Amino acid sequence: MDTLEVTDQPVIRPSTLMLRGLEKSIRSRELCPGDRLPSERELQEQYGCTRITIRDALLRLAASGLIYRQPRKGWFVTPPRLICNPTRRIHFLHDARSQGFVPSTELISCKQEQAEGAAYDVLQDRDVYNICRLRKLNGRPVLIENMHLLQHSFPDLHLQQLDNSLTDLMRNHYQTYITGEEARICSTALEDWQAELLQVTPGTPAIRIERTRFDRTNRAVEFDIEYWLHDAIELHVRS
Amino acid sequence: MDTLEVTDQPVIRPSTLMLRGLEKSIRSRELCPGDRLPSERELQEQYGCTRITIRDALLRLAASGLIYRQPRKGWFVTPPRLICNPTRRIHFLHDARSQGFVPSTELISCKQEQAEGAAYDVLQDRDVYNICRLRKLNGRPVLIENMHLLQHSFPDLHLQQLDNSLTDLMRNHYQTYITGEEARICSTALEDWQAELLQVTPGTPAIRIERTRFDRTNRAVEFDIEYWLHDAIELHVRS
DNA sequence: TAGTGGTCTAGACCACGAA
DNA sequence: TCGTGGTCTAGACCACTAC
Repeated sequence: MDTLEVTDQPVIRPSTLMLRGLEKSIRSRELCPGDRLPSERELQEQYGCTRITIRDALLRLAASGLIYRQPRKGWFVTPPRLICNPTRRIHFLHDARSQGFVPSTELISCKQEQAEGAAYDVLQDRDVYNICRLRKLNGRPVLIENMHLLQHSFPDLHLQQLDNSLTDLMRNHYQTYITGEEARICSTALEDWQAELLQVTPGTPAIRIERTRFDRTNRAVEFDIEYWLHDAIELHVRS
Repeated sequence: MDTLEVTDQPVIRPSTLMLRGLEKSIRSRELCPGDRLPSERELQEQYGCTRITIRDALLRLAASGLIYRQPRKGWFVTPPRLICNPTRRIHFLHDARSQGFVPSTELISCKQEQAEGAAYDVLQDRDVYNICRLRKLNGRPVLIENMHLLQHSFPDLHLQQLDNSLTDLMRNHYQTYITGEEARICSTALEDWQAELLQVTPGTPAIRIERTRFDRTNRAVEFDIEYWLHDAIELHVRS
């Protein structure tokens, strides 16, 4: 309709314009990790388009890991990723500290229960502890750990201090040394209960890691399922 | 307004209803891998809500990896994932065949160029081949490979057959044996050019793998960047 | 309590794909 | 050519957060 649109320069869509604008602000450090973005309605005015368009662009930035959102609180610039090596014995606390993060752990639940499904297939024993922990970096929840440990190998585990290093506890109190591990890693999206714990929106992309850990006798003594915020982790593997 | 809404049973939102419905159809194999979902407008009528609501739910199913979309073609049920082990020497063709896929490779480009950025930092040599390949499983593009190889180590590489196993070529023609590898894995979203090659929408979640590969003298001879559709791969790691 | 994000309605026009 | 998905407008009401 408008003669301007007949020129063959590609039309830049409002969402693209906004994407580029915010991306630039973040990469130039005008907006720093942890900063809150302007509200959706402010962005709406700033870029002259509707909220749906704004949200499309924000969701795309979030998919790339540049920003994330907390439900009903707003959109924030993503902090740097924690670098993990799944082939080494994992040490969340150690890795986090050595990379300049302040880690913390919250015990969500510890139950004695009957193993089912994959946990039973792997452990070959029904009597397990099911421990659920939430781990944070600089106060931001980034990881849900759901661990299944053999009651036989770790008696009275529920009486121990569970919001610290479990690897240390296994070694020092139970004289159990993990000498082998298998990890299965894939991409997924968070269910409601996971999203709630991690303080993000259901459907947020996540990395799921399923681990089986073996003791010196090569027996599977632990089976874990972890959910990481997809923008909070980078895996390093050597061979 | 309506007295029914005053009851304290939780209100099930239209998007949730649709999510559950489609999820069930897929898990029960009513819809099989590769099948196309009904059009957005059909779903709109079926669930009695607007297209935006429908698309919200579809996007969430796609984030979980259950479905994916091809631009302007529709939404499809995701095929099973390819299981890869990044610590073994990678063999896309071998892994794919042994898991019942029909793999194929398309050479996108092969350029002699000057290495920059990360590629130069790693290889410590400007003269490289930059090879870009697209790899498919059962005809579905799942992986973009962007490989940087030292011209010094692989003279006349551009004259070779590049749409087959490069590992074989390196070993048989150049007598170069890869004996070590580092991989850095993270989650991201696809840019426009990547999305176009992979025949998906820009912004689709992806797994990015950066590899450095070493020869017997422990020299970095290859530096790759790979983009996988996030729903097409599962990584297995042992230690 | 004011403003935020979460969710939704009811449309519209366009470019592209399949036929 | 017709129907599809891609993108967008212009609102609305709600639950929750921050103050």
